Amino acid sequence: MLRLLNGQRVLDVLFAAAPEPISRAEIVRRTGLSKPTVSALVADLAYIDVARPTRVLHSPSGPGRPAEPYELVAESGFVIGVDIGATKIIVGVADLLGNIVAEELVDTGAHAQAAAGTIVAVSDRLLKGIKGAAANLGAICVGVPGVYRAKRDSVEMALNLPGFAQLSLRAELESRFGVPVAVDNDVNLAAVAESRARSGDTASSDFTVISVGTGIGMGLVMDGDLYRGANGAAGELGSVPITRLGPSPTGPGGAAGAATTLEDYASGPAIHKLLQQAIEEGCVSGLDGDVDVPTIFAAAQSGDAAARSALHRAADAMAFAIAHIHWLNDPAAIVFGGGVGANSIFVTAVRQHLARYLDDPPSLMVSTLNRRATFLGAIAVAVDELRGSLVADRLGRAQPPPHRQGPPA
Amino acid sequence: MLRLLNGQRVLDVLFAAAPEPISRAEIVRRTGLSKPTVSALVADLAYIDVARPTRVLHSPSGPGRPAEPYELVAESGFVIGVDIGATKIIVGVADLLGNIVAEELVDTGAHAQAAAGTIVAVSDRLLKGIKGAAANLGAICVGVPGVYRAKRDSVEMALNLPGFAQLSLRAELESRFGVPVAVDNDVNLAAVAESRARSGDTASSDFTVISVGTGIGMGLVMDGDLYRGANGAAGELGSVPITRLGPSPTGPGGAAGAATTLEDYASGPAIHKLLQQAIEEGCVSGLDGDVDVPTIFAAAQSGDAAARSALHRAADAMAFAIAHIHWLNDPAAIVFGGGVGANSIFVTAVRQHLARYLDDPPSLMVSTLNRRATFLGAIAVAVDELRGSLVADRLGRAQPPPHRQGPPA
DNA sequence: TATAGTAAGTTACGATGATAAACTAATGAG
DNA sequence: CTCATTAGTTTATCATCGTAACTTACTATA
Repeated sequence: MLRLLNGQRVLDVLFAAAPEPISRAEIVRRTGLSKPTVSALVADLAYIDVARPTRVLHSPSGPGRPAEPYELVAESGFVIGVDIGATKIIVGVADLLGNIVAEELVDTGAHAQAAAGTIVAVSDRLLKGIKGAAANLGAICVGVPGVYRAKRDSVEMALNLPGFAQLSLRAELESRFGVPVAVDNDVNLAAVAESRARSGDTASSDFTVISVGTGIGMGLVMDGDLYRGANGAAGELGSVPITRLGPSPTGPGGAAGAATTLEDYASGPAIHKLLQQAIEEGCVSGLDGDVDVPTIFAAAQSGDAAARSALHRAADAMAFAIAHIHWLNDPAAIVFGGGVGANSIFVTAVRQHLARYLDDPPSLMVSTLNRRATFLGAIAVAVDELRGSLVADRLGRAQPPPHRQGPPA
Repeated sequence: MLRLLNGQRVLDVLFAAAPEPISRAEIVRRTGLSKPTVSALVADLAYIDVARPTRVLHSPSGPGRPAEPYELVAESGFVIGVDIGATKIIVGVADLLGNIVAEELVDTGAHAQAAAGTIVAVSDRLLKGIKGAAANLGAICVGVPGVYRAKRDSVEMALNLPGFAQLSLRAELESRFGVPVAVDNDVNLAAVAESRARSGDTASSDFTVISVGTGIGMGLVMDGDLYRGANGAAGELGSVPITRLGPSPTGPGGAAGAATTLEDYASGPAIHKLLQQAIEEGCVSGLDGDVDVPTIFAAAQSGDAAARSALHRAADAMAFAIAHIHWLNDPAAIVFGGGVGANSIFVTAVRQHLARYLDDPPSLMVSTLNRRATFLGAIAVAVDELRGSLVADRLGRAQPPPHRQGPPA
């Protein structure tokens, strides 16, 4: 009842101050609760080993009795974060404060079911290596390369990993580990990580992450929360149409066939094709068909005509799509990630093209988290889940009320 | 403290049941609170005249003591809703249950400051005509034809009404009436109204309203809340680019000039131009240049070639833009409103074109609220505000605790 | 027409948990 | 060495909730 609610408030203040310790007097000021109430709640949290007094002599510097600082016990709770990629899986364990205490990179394998088995095995091994982690595991979060439908507990459109649609990842992990499991799109989680990386704990409220690699994905953070859409399929930026079909159904004209999409212009494979096409059209080039995308971009910067053509065709299509994002969703910033997207040559080109579409474009940035963005986002989401359930789970159960302090006279 | 929180829970249940009365036993079932608690809280609500017992004999039909139904007192709270349009202003008063008890349509005038004066004058007059309304006014909501920047309390991009940028509408009305004032974009409020009209009180959680008239606007409802963007400018659908510029900045080719936008194809004036253009291109037509848009659409349906061309060019551009909305935001439904948009011939054409872009398109619907959508949305938002503040305002103040019931023996 | 059954609502009481106010504790400044 | 100042505790009190038993008012059935 009321106790849990106020306990959560105290815990939230402790989290907000972490990793700095904080005195009970300060908690009183920040929560508005009374001194005895805070003392009792902190004693409860200490009793269940979530908080503890600490002796840090950090500049008392004023008159009056010095405060007794309390801090969160990092080892009182652990979470697992997972990033399932097309070729590699990252599995890691973090403590209550989000410190990563173990991490491992393994091959994905050929089938989703095998990947799930790998996750369980690696998690078990990592948990065993950390004292108290297995007993105090509190949450799991997994990033997947596709659209996760929470209602069906299945991952769809994960084109490069068969078997995902038949796999109930969440149910499987929950029954195996006995803790809440969250599953989400990889780019969405990367967006969470970017948000945290930028403004500490407070998520900056409106921005977009665009991940460009083999495919193109997008994560929308709106009003500080991740947005998923009515069917969980928001942010499928790669499928956005670039060419119009024209007025066909009954009116005159109109192109035949399907409209081209952004993935036909700005994904890794598409940029290869555009390079080939430019060469076939007679552009001078020092490149053959088998180079990687960063090399193409570098060549474009040093003046290679074919590479330049490919870069700018891709950047224009991307700028066109971003103009739509701007007018529809109005993000304050766009962060680029992924093997192709996290490239400043590409982002600079997109910025040039975008200036032709918009007078007041959002700021474009390159991700600094590299390949670990999704993994870090998974850890962050899992820690949030843990923080929310900690008080209810442990204070709720710990039946013998610990305080009623004061030894009998 | 706790009392207010539980009081709000009881009030919410009363609202959810409205306009049907509800017994305290039923409130116990729906809130999970205990019988004495609910009795006391309902007595409190009755004491401050928000609820009252009613004698409706509605099918007792079972054994046991019959329930004593309670209902909300509609006249215990009033709100003002306003829709500021380019030419007309709607001002209305509604009671606690959202029943509109007074409404007036007046000319906007030439300047925003004059419009604000009109709103105050009309509101005062309407309030005077309703018993108790002036004393129990609880909230105001105003819809404006532009982008409202809450931080600056100013309306921008309201092209057809000068003086808005200098007018602090919210501050002015709040100081004049002494109640909270909400200001929002007109299409956003129309989206709220559509949401309520569809699923009773529960807002259906993800959909989009597109208003097509002289301009094109859009309201995004996501996860049940209106979304406004980082700068309050989300949903500027009319400005979305339709033609690409091509790869110019350094690469080869690229169109000169600015990209065309959706407003160049699908707004009322644009459809006129498209008709003219089709006639000049030699299309047979029985129309001259001075017809209104619904007439053009009707002619297109009966086979007029030029009208058909205009309709399908507009519909294709709209379908292209909707394809972007689909992949970026994934709404479950799109509702069309406005003088041009609320036309089933137009919506049907858009639906045909959209099928060429999307395999699984969102459902397209025509608004049923016509010109009152924004006004009704304003009323709904104001009633929500009132509902949230009612308990805190009145139970919080009413110092003499009314119950401690039972006369001394 | 009695009487049992059932559900709504009230009374009485005890448990929980929060607060205010006064008190104790620990420090720095004069 | 005392005082001002701030941290934390003790004590008393108050508010509010829930449980359990009771009363009330009606239906159904004998």
